[in-house]
Amino acid sequence: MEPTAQISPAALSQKLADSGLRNTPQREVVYSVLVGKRDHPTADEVFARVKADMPTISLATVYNCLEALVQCNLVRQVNFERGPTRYCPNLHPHAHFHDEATGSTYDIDLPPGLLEQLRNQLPSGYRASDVEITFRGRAAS
Amino acid sequence: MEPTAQISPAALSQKLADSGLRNTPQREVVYSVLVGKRDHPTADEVFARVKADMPTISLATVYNCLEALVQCNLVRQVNFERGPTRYCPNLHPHAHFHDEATGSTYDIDLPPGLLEQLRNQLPSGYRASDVEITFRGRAAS
DNA sequence: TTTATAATTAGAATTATTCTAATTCTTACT
DNA sequence: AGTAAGAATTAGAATAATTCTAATTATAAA
Repeated sequence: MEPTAQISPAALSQKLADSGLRNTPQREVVYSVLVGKRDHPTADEVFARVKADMPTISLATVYNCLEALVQCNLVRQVNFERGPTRYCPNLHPHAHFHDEATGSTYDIDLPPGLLEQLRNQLPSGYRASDVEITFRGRAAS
Repeated sequence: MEPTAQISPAALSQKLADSGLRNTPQREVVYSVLVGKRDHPTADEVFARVKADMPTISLATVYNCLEALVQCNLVRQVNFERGPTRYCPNLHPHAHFHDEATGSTYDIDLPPGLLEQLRNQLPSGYRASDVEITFRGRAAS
């Protein structure tokens, strides 16, 4: 899988500003951790990774940073059943495959027409800002 | 929307038995509550409704009954973001539309080919036992 | 500079859910 | 029918992820 391009700190600041939010060192580190290893980590896992660079950061701040990044559309939240929320910096249209055997999550690229086709199933007057597609099953080893 | 046909107590028992589970009065009531008002209630909401018929039931039992019904494929779990799990007795292939304004959930019928088409996006070797499609947005009033 | 607002921090609180241990029901033998 | 074994139920305790609170620190604007 080709990596998601990491945007520059300036672009990050701009994106945050567009949503009325400030950039901070914590937000930069959280973002770079997400882009650095795109395995859909939980907030706790992000916390653990960020502490390597920034040992004084708090879990509450990690939650706050993740929320800020979600707000400004640089990161997507992913949920599987009752599990903890996971965070995904891949902004291309894609689905998620959740491997029940290993717990791993894989991005599944979608052809551009497909989301549109799905939206067309909605009754008139229903406007979807977001479509989430989740597969659950097993991946070949 | 046409109601989901409620299966008979005997059929319910059979379905449960197929999964190695017993039928009980509690499971029958929980199932009939779900089918009676198919608005995707949470476990707490099911608990409240069931208590009208069976005041002595406990919340733990409601959770147990819901799990049993999910196990034997009579009920599907639905999750939105971080909210509590909701339960849906509609077994036709369908997606969910979550109205951000009201919090309501609507079933969206899907043409049969669409799920197949989605599965075809998976790399070879990925076998999906389940596909979940969730729209988020606003419905016309 | 001062002032106002935003972000961070540590820890408490909340919420949905699961677990535990005791009891009650069923089922299936004898 | 009587009993043993395994399910299911119950109440309440425990857990896990997340959110909230209040105090402090940082940043930006006037």
